[in-house]
Amino acid sequence: MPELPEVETYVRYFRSLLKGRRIVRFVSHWPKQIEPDFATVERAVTGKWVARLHRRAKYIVADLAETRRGALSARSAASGAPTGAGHLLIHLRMSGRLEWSGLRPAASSHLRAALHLDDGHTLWFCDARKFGRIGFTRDYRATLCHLGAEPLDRGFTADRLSRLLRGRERRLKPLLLDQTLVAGLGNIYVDETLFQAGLHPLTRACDLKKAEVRALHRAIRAVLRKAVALGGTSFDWVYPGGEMKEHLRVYGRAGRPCTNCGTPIAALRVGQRGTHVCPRCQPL
DNA sequence: TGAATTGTTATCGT
DNA sequence: AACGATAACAATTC
Repeated sequence: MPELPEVETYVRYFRSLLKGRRIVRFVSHWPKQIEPDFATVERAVTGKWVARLHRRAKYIVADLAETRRGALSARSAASGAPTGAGHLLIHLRMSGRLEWSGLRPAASSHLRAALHLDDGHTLWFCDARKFGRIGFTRDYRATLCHLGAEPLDRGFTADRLSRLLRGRERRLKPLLLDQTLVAGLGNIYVDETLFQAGLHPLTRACDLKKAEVRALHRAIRAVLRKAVALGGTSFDWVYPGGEMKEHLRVYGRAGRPCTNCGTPIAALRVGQRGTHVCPRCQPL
């Protein structure tokens, strides 16, 4: 369940290791995960340099350059401008994981793909459920244009959120999970955000008062920032690091007392998703 | 053994 | 037409 904070943690960790490196070989053990197909991606990335590693929503984006010079130039490092050699995209979906170099991950770690680099190091892509995706695109902005607002960007203001909610009859939970509106939240951080904002997941978006929209906006940013600062939420065999698990208030705490009022946390299903709520702090 | 788990996309109904 | 709800899908773990 890597969501925005976990993906951001990976990007920060791997950025300095990958930047300026040349990809000498690309291997896939499960080609169905490669988009549009293995041969295309292999041809597109082999021999290219990594100019920049960044994140858009839950996607990891590696800007590629044709030359070492291109990878190190200020132009390709500048935010935005797509480099001539296109972009490698990685989405971890449910159970994707990245590991760095050292020994080849054990068979039990579900190794699915590898990016071998010119300095002898390797980026390993592991994924138990094989839902993760690795892709190549000429222009990542076009490929990811369906994604909505980046919640930690400066441009994501309470006004912007208010406009997104205006006239929406949808419940808050499915709405916040919709990546075309706000991009990066998943099941864990939506539940945590709604608790922090004191809002019930079944509340209709259009029913929010101004102050509630502001509270929701503040909660989205506070929860995500805290999770990023703590390196994300560790999740048994899926995501190793991260201290955020010790700070979750509702997710995975069904039946245990609310840290705020002592009422047992309730578990319900909203839009086929496991949902956690404090019935007292988040009244409907 | 089968229920639970996820983000994304396609499809159906209003 | 736009929106919302729902199902299907990828595959594995416990």
